Amino acid sequence: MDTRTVFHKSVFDRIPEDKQTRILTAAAEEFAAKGFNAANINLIAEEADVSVGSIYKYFDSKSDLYLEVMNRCLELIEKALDPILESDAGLEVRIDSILDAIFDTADDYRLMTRLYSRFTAESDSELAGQLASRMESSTSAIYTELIRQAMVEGHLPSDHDPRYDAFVMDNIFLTMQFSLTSEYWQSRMRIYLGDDIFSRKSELRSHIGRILKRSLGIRV
Amino acid sequence: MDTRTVFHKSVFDRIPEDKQTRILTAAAEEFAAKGFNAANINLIAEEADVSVGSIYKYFDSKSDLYLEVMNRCLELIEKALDPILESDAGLEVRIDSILDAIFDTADDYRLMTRLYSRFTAESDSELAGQLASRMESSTSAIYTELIRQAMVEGHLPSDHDPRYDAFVMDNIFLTMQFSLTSEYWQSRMRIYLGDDIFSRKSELRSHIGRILKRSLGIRV
Amino acid sequence: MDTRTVFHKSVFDRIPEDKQTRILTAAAEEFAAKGFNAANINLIAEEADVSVGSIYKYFDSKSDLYLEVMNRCLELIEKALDPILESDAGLEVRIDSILDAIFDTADDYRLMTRLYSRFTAESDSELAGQLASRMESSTSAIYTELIRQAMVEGHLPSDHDPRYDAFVMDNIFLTMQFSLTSEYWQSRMRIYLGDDIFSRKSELRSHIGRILKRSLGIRV
Amino acid sequence: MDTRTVFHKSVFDRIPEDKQTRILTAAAEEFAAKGFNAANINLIAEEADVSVGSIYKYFDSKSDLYLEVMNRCLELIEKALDPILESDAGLEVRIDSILDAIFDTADDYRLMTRLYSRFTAESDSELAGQLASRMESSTSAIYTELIRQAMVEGHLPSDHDPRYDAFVMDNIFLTMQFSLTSEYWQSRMRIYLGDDIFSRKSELRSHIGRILKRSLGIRV
DNA sequence: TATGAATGAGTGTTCATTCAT
DNA sequence: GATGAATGAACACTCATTCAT
Repeated sequence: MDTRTVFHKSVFDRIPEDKQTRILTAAAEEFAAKGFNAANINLIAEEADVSVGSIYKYFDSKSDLYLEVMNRCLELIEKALDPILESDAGLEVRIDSILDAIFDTADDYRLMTRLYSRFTAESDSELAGQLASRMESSTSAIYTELIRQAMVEGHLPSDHDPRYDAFVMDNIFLTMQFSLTSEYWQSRMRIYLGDDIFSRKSELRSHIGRILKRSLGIRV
Repeated sequence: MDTRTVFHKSVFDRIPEDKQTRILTAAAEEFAAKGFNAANINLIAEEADVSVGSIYKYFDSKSDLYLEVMNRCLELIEKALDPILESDAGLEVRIDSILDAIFDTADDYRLMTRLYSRFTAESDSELAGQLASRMESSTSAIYTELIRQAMVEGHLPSDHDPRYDAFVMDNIFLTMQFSLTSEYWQSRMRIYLGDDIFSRKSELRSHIGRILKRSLGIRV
Repeated sequence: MDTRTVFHKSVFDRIPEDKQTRILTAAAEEFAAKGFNAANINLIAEEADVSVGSIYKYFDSKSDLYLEVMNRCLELIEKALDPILESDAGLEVRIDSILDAIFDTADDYRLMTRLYSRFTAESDSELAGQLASRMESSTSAIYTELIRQAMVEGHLPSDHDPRYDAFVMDNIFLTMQFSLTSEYWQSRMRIYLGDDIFSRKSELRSHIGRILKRSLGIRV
Repeated sequence: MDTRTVFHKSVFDRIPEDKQTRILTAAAEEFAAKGFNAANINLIAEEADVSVGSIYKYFDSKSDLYLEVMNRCLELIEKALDPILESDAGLEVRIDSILDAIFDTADDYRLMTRLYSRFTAESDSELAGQLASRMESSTSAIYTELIRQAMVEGHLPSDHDPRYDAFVMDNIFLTMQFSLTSEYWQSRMRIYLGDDIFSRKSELRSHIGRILKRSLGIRV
């Protein structure tokens, strides 16, 4: 299994940043809209106002372009979580911050979330393994540690295995991200919570926060 | 939007059940493995030991074959949930039953879950709106009603909005199903819970059950 | 080159006439509508309420069915001309009769004319030769003889070569038949004679008659 | 109804003229030989020594390739008639010129005439309405005007409706074109005028000219 | 004899990738 | 380095023909 974290050829680093961005954005949009298989490299090139030939000068294959896009997507997601994960606030505060981030950035990160959502479903052995661990390793460790500390500090019952709590917590975060941005998940949420749920986001946010905390054993 | 629930031509009903099964299974496998776009009808035919021409005698198009497969997939999922949803047991018992079902049938339903998982990511195409609401309407109503009754009967705090509880509960069910069967979700779970998590399923099951109940406000 | 004039197998003669008719009519309609290549044998069978298998019991191939249809089509056209050609009326009267026939039967013979019109354009060496001579031999001989007699009897200038007169006369007949029934020829006639020409058929008929006679040197 | 007169993508204009010609000629030959439906794009590509992919880079579809071919065919036909139609010679001279053109160019225009002949029979498909009126409008107007003037100037009897004369005249032109080039029409002409008619073209030409003029009421 | 399900070669079209300029 | 025209294998779908019942 390939463990590269850079999927472009060295030339790519030497072209104007503006051009890099155009290519990666066009690719992200195409992959998010159609998935890996149905995405069309020629359209990506056109959209980015770049020749197909160039794309293949920068990336060895469609797969590599995809992996590069996913990689950047992850970096962005991580960057968004960074300040929260690195703060020294307590568990509850941090949960609130993460939820706020999920709700506040839903629009900006729509593209990334869709990419990610597709990826979770599409990833087959060939492509998936290369990114999977990378995607979750850091957050899993941090969430788990966060909860462990809260336990140690007596904010949580001490008989939990923090890994499970962290896992379910991330599951809830993930499903919320998807539900705010990805087509199918959106309509699923509408069925549960009403067609107007997207105009009642703060209500949604506070309910989710409360349930989440309850699931951790925090008195709410 | 089309509201058919049968997507095959009438000839299909008249061929040996064995052949029906071969076709639908081959199709389910191909769609689950590659998604709608990349799936190859000619391969499906070959795998099912049937001519391409026949497939097109039974189904008008690739889309129809896909919809038929998804439809059967849903029917199976619904059928598996039915006894539990229609029992008159209490909330806790039923949650346990559902979790048991998810864990026990994971192997048998692997194919279906993968199909479903892919569907949640692909469904933004015109294709799939046809099945989306069908998929969730019944369970959402039942879960919500289940929780409402438990509230009325005093097993749950009475200040919840049962719709949110039902929504998060289903999110947790869903992520567990995916985590037990779908490539990316599996490796994600391994990261959180250890590489050997699949040999500690009963531990996993009981932890999830406990967290789930806590999230509903049930004392555990 | 094949010179058969019967293109069906002997079984075909032994089935009910009603069934024969259904098959030949369905075939004629399909061939007229789509041409030889695009016509679909399975649709013909369906339309005729007969199994495909049966069609192939009666005819060796699509080509043979087509040739049979064309053959019958010719027989009908000949039969319609017969009384006129065999009458002993003078040239002018007969020309008028033929024109009348063309105009009066246009609706009934639409199918046949369309078939014939297509045939004149589609016929390639493989199929064409088989019917071509058959199609024209009799009328050409009769038209020519008709004109020769009129010359002998002094109704026409005696310096013509009657074969050319007959040829051009038949060309005019043919283009009129096509113009009354076949899509492209219809719109071409509309361009020349006005969109309402189909509601001024008697005017059309008399003009054509006059021009035709002038072309033969008959004082009009 | 689409009123484009250009059916290729802009790339097509930028490739070597030689290649354009190879493609259009191969296409014209295939369409003329088999008609629209039976024509095979892959064969056209092979014949033109070009990849299928390229053809689809130049034309959006088989239909567009066909329409482009037909359009060029019309342009050529119009161009051939132009000098004659725009001359200021009298009616008789012009009729002779047109007949000369038909006879002299028969070989060069064989392909075009066959295309056109097929088109008259196939045009009932949705495809072709796009070209139909274009094909005849100009000549019909000109022929009619030509005859009208001859009437005004006293070369023709003044009691005709020039539209009918023009219509029949064009019918005769058309049937002659077809008879000189198109398989079925050729053998039909042989039946009328003898197997050796193609070696007596000048005789044929003069007879047709005479009959044509007689049909207009010109003393010959 | 009749049926109609089955076949599979063939066709229009797409798109990842290459390479001459 | 950049271009974009060219390639051709691959895929969805069709239909003349066969053959078991």
